Amino acid sequence: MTSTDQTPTRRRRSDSTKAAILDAARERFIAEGYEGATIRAIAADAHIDPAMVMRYFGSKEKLFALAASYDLRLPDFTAIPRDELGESIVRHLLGLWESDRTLVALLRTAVSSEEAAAARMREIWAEQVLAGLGRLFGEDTARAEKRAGLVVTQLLGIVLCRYVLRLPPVAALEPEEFVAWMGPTVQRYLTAEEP
Amino acid sequence: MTSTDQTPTRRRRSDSTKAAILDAARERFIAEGYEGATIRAIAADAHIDPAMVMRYFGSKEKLFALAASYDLRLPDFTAIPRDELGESIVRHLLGLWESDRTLVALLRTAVSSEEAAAARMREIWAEQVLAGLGRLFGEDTARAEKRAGLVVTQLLGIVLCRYVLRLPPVAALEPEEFVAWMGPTVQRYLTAEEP
DNA sequence: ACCCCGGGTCAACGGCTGTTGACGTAGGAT
DNA sequence: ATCCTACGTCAACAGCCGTTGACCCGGGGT
Repeated sequence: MTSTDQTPTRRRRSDSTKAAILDAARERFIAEGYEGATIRAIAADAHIDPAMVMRYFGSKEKLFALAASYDLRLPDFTAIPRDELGESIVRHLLGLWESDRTLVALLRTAVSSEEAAAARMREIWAEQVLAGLGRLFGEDTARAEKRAGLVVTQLLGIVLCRYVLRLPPVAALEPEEFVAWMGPTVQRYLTAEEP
Repeated sequence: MTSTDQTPTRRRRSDSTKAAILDAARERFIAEGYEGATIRAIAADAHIDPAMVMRYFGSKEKLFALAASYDLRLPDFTAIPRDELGESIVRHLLGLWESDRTLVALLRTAVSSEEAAAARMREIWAEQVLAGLGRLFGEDTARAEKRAGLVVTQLLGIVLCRYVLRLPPVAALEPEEFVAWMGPTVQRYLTAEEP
């Protein structure tokens, strides 16, 4: 019971190092995916020894789990006029992705068949997207699932083509162009009758 | 000038081995991506020595280039009624992807930041999709590029969610459901006026 | 003053990778 | 029957990787 233990969230000297490692890890995972990003490279970026990464995070997988935690911060859809849902969602997410590329890291890793990352990806879209959209459809969860699935194909298609593959015509679009084009698509997937 | 040289395409004894290697390579690349698929594993699948892979294909990259060569076999769009373009394209590609997962291998590799594969991916969509759609827009290549880009976000989004991430609601859809839902989307991206 | 402990470094391990060159060996042409 | 060529194997290389344990140092508690 020393004085340093008075508060369990006492700032430690190592906190800044930990943060530096996490920052470097995010960048590397984004740029090179899970397998491509090496602990040695991450440690070099953070100007410390690779062994420190292991000391603080235990393993590469645990480091990734912390670096790739992700919150879509979806708004409350029930507060949005029903006929503006599509535009709102596209605008919100595009704004998020333009400044925060964590989702790109997650996608890269999920696609290179790291099963843990693929499962995490499914979690995000199940828990956050489905949970967010669920309210819109009341009891009809089957319908909510299908509609959420349709929406996700368009949204992840954007992430893939714009941020990962960097297809020139897609990378050149202005954010508001996505809103104008994909907003109606998302709107239709959410609110149209079954075809 | 022996009798075996009478024809330059003479079948060699090694042809079946080469084919076995290519088959195994395709499967491994599809299942595990470029970096995840090892030459040793591919060779084991083909029941031969890893050195044979090098002898016949020179390097892992060249093997991948051959295994991942891909032809979308797009139909002639000018022969399709203009208001059925979206449905035709979606139906055609979905039929292709349901039976041939080569594109999935390519996507996996492109996403795990193997620059050669990403470039090949851009080539496919530039040369095949753009070339196919180009005729529809006459001289207006800028417009053709943008429209092709929009279409690709939806189509690759399907590939990603259904075959790579295997999001349950998307994997559960029937092919004709994609046609019914995404057909109009593609149709709009191709033929709608600028928003 | 001493001691102790957390932050940090260093070298090494075992395992995996793509790639190589030397070494057999079977099978068709002569 | 012989010879040559193409098919195939084997062992090893050099270079990465994640991970580990021994070691060093400096600053705060007693």
